[in-house]
Amino acid sequence: MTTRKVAQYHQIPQTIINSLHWQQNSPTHLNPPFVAKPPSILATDLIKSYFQKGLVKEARVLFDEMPERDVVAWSSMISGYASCNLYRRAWTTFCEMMRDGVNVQPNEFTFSSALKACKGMRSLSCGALTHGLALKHSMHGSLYVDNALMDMYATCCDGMDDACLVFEEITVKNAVSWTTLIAGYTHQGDGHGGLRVFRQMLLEEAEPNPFSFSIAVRACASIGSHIYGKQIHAAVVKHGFESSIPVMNSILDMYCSCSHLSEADRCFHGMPERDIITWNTLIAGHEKSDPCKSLNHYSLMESEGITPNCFTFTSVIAAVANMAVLSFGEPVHGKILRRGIGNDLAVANALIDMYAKCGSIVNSFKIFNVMCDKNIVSWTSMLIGYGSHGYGKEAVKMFDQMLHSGIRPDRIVFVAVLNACSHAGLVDEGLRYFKSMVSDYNVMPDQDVYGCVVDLLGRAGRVKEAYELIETMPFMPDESVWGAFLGACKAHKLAELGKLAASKVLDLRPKVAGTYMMLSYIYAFDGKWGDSAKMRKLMRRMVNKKEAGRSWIEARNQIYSFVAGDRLGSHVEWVYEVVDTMSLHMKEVEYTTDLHCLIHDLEDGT
DNA sequence: GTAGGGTTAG
Repeated sequence: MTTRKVAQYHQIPQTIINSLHWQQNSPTHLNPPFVAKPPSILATDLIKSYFQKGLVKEARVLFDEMPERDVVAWSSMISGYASCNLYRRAWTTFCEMMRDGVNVQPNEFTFSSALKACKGMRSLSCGALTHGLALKHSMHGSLYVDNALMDMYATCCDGMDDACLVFEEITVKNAVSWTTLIAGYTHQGDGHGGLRVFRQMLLEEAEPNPFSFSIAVRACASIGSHIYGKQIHAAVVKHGFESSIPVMNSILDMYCSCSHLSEADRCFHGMPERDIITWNTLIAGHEKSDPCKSLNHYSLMESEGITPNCFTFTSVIAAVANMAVLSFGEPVHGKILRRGIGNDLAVANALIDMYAKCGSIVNSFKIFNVMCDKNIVSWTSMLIGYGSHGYGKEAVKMFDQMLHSGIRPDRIVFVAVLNACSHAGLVDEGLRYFKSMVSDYNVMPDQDVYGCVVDLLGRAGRVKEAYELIETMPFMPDESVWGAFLGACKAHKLAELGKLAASKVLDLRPKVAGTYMMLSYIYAFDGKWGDSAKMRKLMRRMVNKKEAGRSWIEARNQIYSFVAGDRLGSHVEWVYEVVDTMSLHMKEVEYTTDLHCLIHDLEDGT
């Protein structure tokens, strides 16, 4: 396609097309402003607008047709590719310029754009090479280049040492320099480091702006510090940045991730302006701890005419999964398909999980099977689904398929497959995976992995081996490991070991009602009814009425929510109806109830 | 005519 055709196709004004005759200088028949601009400048203008519209090919055609390309044209191409996330093409264009652009000297714009490409590629070697070239072209002292260098080192290196070296050498730092350093620490998971730099920024009387506040609040969220977050919120108000939506979104997220949901709600209602990220932050923030509210916020968002995007749907689907309310999830799935975003990786992964948690593993597999791109999360979601449905053999098969597809398993995948083996009684397979994770994949087991293996052995009755494993662990077992062991002791009625496990759990995590419940069962089957009752009394003291476990069922297209002992509301009849159906089903499959707890419940009068 | 840092999902 020629420049003329490209321009005509995109309805570029005829005046611009005429002036793009490379050999023709300042056509006299045209009126300003077009006559004033030489063709190469007009072409650069066009290149920029093509990239802004995502018309990458058109930009390249135009660039290739330019008889002479100056440094601005080259830099526009490099930054254009980088702004469209085409970092490798940005980098090859930079290399092409350094190699072929004989008479073109790179400038600050060129190097900062090239460094952005290196950052996007996460390539330290390209970044360091660009650093060397920048020094060779006397770029030291350019704040733009130095800030881009810091950003590149912060993103491409494990530590922050090189970014700090560049930062120290900047004589006059600006807000971007400070913000880049804070962001570097925070994105590497060192929120305390980020806050240290933010404090230093204030001490050195550098003027913080909305960018620095957003990332400082993000640092608070990453370390779960509501105290620091609130202080920075106050500073935001003092500086008059409450009108900045990104800053307020950051604060909203901080309150959610620090579990201060009522404060988050207050913050949300106080926002005069909101964008899609505001809504998404609120929905995602409630998804785990209060999924019902998360869905309410989503309904409110829709009623206000805001169009949900992939982020929204991922959180909504996760909330549906947490509540297992398929009646809410299915229409949302329909909406996703109608919007044509069912192929989005995160959305599809969330759908796999949702159907699995709602009991429809067949639908999980259908989604998994048609996915064009799968990542490790897709495989893990499917493995967790199979595991929770008791399909251990399918999980094992799927794990092997995952290996064949070239995905390297991580710790979470091993937890998923070990869990699946545990629930399906595939002890030897599970132990084989446990051994191979270190020897074949160099993945070190953590508390969760040990917890799974203890559970695997414990469920199968190999309690002695489980105890030996705990004793030989390379680190102190946590409450999840002892908790798994306690479960095994309860299941196999091993009173003495069970008491030991419970005391360990209570040492590590006191005031957990469930542990007292376990101990109560253990004392009951040990014949120590007095101790058993004592544990129940202790347990009741532990239960905070406000945090009572809430259950819900779907019956006749309605969701009914209730807590233990709930006798209020007309819907309670439905609950009993469902419980009766379940009891009938349990009888049909010959499930035997553990009578110890039932007898004790009757004696206890509860 | 070209360049920078911040907020949401898994």
